[in-house]
Amino acid sequence: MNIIFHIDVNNAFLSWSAVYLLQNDYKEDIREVPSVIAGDETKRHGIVLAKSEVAKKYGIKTAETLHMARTKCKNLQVFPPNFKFYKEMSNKLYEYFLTFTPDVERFSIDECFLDLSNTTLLYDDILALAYKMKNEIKENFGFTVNIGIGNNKLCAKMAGDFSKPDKVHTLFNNEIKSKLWPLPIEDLLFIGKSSSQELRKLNIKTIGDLANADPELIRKYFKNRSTFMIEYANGIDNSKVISKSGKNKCISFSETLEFDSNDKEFLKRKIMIMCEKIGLKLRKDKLFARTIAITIKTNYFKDYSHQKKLVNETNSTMELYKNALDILDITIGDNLVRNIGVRVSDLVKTKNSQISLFDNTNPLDEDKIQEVVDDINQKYNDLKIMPAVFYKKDKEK
DNA sequence: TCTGGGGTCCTAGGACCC
DNA sequence: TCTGGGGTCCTAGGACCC
Repeated sequence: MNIIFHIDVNNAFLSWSAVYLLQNDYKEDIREVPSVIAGDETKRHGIVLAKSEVAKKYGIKTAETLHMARTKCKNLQVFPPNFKFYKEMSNKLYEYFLTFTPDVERFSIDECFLDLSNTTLLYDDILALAYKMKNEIKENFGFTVNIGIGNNKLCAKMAGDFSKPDKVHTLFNNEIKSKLWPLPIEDLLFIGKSSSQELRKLNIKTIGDLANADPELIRKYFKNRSTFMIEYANGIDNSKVISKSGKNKCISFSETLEFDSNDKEFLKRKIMIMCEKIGLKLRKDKLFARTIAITIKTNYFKDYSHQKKLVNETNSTMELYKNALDILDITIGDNLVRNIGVRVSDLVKTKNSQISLFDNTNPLDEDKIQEVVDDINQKYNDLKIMPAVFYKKDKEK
């Protein structure tokens, strides 16, 4: 029987910022007051990224606008995110988990799955271990976590959400009927807004209703998705804890602009910077991309994207940029752009290097240049040198 | 000054081949 | 005066997660 832990940080960004502020002599613990972590409203990034338990009591929700949150709580305290510190905390936690088992899967910046099946612990020991970890994290790192324990990843994750913060819960196979089935259908993993609306129309209101529904009926409405939905409702999940990190299927950067724009030159510069960021990341991870896409969100909040298969896989900023430009016009159309992004996918580890007879630039030379540029940019932690290189290439076209 | 950013997975439809 | 069908690859868009 497998034993899986799901561990996630309570109100992660807010807790971590609280730790950071306390470490830097800030007078109060922002976890104890109505507070949120949110982006900069003047840059149109003003949404709630995390909230304190106190703020939660005012009905403030993650991902709602800061404006809305303020209407719910007049004396709300707002703090900017500190992603560098979050990453540090996330890494520390990950290292700590590795001292218990090599089978740790990072599910997000603040969540991991641990496979403890091979530790052959008895039930009492499992619980004791969970409490030990929870308390050690609180003592050593200064923030709390929830630990969910189950016989598979799904059950561990569902258990972790039962009640928060600073709790250990179990959802073993023999507890599914009593603990999982009474929950509302929208609590089930991967059942979001639109699926739950559909299910409620079919009079399926709880996870138990779904588990006991006629599979044919569900199949009629949800096609292939019905298989996993019914399995999940029954607490069935055969996926493995995958310890390998850096197996990303895509890399993307996007940005909500300070103002809506359809200025091609302005948007090209944005694309240029994102191609460089993606290129850097690809080169750092020793990966090459076979597909590139541009995504936009219009002033009406409508999403559009266009993608292009590359002739040769690449991690060269120049190549990415050239190909991105090919699909820029068709993606933008006549729209006013609110948010623009670049994404690469179809990532591979090796390059099928082909030197075209008709291309007078030698890819080996370009690689050399790229290496030097990367070194300089990394040294100064900036992309300063990049635009000049592009600017020149642009003029030559 | 209402609505972020980074991901994964699925689906329907079109192009193209035999 | 008829135009099937299986298969593969690719794309845009949507749902969902934290």
